[in-house]
Amino acid sequence: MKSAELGIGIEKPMSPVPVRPLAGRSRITLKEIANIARVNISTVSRAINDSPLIPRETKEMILAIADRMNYFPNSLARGLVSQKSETLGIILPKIFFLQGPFFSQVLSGIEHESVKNGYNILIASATSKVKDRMFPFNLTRARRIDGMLIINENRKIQNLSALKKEGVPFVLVNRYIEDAKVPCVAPDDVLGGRLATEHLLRAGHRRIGVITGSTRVSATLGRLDGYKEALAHAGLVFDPQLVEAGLFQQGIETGSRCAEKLLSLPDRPTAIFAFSDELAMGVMQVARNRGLRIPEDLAVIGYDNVAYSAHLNPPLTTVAQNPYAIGTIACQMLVDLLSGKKLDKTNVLVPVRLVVRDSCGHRHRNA
Amino acid sequence: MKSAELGIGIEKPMSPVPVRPLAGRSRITLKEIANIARVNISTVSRAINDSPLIPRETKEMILAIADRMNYFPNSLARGLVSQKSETLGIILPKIFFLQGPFFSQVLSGIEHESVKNGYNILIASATSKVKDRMFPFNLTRARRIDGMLIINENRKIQNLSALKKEGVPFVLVNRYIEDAKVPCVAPDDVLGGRLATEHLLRAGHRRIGVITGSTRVSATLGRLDGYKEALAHAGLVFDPQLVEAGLFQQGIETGSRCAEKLLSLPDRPTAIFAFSDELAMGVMQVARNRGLRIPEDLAVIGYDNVAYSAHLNPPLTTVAQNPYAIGTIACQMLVDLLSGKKLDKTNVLVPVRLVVRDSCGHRHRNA
DNA sequence: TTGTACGCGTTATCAT
DNA sequence: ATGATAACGCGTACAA
Repeated sequence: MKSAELGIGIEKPMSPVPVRPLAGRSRITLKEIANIARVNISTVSRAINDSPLIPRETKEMILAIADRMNYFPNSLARGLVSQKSETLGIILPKIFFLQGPFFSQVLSGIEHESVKNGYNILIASATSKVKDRMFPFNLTRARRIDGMLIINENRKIQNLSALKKEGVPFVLVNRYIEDAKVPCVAPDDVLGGRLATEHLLRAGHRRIGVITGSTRVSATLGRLDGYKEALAHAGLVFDPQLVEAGLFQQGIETGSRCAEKLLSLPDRPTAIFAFSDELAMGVMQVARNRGLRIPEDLAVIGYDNVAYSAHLNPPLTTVAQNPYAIGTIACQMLVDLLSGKKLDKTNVLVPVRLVVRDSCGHRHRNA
Repeated sequence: MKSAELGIGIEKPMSPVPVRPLAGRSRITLKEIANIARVNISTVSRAINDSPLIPRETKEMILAIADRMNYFPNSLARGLVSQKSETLGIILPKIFFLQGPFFSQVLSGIEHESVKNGYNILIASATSKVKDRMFPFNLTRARRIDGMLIINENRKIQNLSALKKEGVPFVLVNRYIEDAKVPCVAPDDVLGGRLATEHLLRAGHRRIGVITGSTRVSATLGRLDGYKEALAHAGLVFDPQLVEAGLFQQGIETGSRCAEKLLSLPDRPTAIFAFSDELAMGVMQVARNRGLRIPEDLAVIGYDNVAYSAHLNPPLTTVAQNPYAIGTIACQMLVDLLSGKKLDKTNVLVPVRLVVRDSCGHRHRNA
């Protein structure tokens, strides 16, 4: 196969380098550049990698040629040597997570931060296929990714121990775990639950209904904890009758259904804390149907601060999260991990904030 | 080749073979397996790749060891030889595209289809960095991706010729181009514009206002064409005064603003066709403020059929697109392209459908 | 300062 | 049926 080498080379010697039209996918390699520049391949490599072991002029000469030939380093070859792929994996339990504005924003943040750090992003979601039982280790084992951002909304991470054992750098996104050994970044759901509940409490409500998302996800559990905390702090006892479980994915429908139940209670709540703006929309719908005025007859508070929440009737008081920040922070953490840095903070809780509008009555000063 | 990967990967390290603790990232290679199995490395390779040149028992023996050792082929090394990376690039002009439900769904479709075909997905967006002037060719030149799905909503593709010259398989997503040489898949915006307008026409409206998105994006242009077509077909003349340009990104705000203008016209429109449901929400808000009843005093039709559109007051008549299908189709096309297949259809327009609800008056039979 | 040579993990082409 | 070995494109000690 030496003939192949010969065939590849460009014979024309240097200076005004005759650049051919680059037919199809060009396959310029270090070797070709070396041939043209009449230097050794390793010299070219040094020039490309901006090594200090090489004089400026030589470097510039080589770089000029490389430029003209439209050279690009083969990242596969590089990765084979460096044992790195310069790409981050975003691991999704199901493809479903891709939907919804929250995740979109998280992804957006990750993307932004990763290009800033010179990393590519590989999206991978678990499928139901049997051969994917190695997921997501197949990706790191195959050296496709250097580390992973694991998006997981379930309360229990199934493979956490396997994950740690694997020794691959990873950051849990959207899941908070106490264990300092597990880097994670998540929204402060407890805070959110507390903020919303306290707001209602301040408005004088004592029976506050809650419409949660799926009871398995941490968003539900965390916010519920915050709700209970606030109640306890106000000296109120938690009434299980006041909490109904909806579904984030079918916010409006399940929100309506839950609101019906809540409002049919003998001692009905005077306020409802919905764990998403969509759920809140369902509540508002039911209220409208029942002739209940918001906020006079029923206070409603949502969660997420989606674009249209300010434009509902009445404008919805809600809790704003910061999914974009979650993405950037998580990505930054992973990048640090990969570069061997010690994380100054391994478990971060991204704060949320209350957005007071009209659906809970008159505005309060300290909101 | 891939079939071999099927059997590989078992969690429990087992007895016979002396398996070391797999400290950190395991680096099991063909060579190590060969050592243990006491065969040549190429024999192992054959076993892994399910070659017919090797007896069943040898193959099984080797596969068993590989399994036990948790072997996974290094895709970098493989790619170096095969000149393929088995990954598809999703090329975004700006990170901004990641947001919004439409793109999420497209991505979701792409993801689903790609894993089905054994491809990984690399997300890459153009940044403003100077050195990114080679984007997205840096990715293919570096052999990071085998082909690309280019998401572009602008009417004019800037680098189309460069793209074709590069010789990299690609599919334009969300952009329709007549040229049969350019594979693309996009929503049928013209149809959508026509459907919506005809619906309004059938309800008796003659002055139909339009609120578009940015005038540069094909979604706007296409739907506007459809609007004009329908008008012309009905013998109506197009009145430029009736079209206002909003922004998809700030749907509600700009929708309101445009609606104000439209409704302040001396001969105000009796119906408004908004190019997104969010824009339509803005319209509804203005209508409410002005004491205009919908649909009695003003008919409103939206676009996108977002989750909450059915729950607005009144439920919004709209045009449903199929972004998920756009994703799967585009991905399938690219996969075919990569496998050398001839595409039976290079330029596909994904149909949309009218979703009739209450915001345009009584329902029509042939909608 | 620059060249030589080896290794990264695989596949493929020879032999044997 | 299996082994030896040359690519693939690059980085890098080690020489020169």
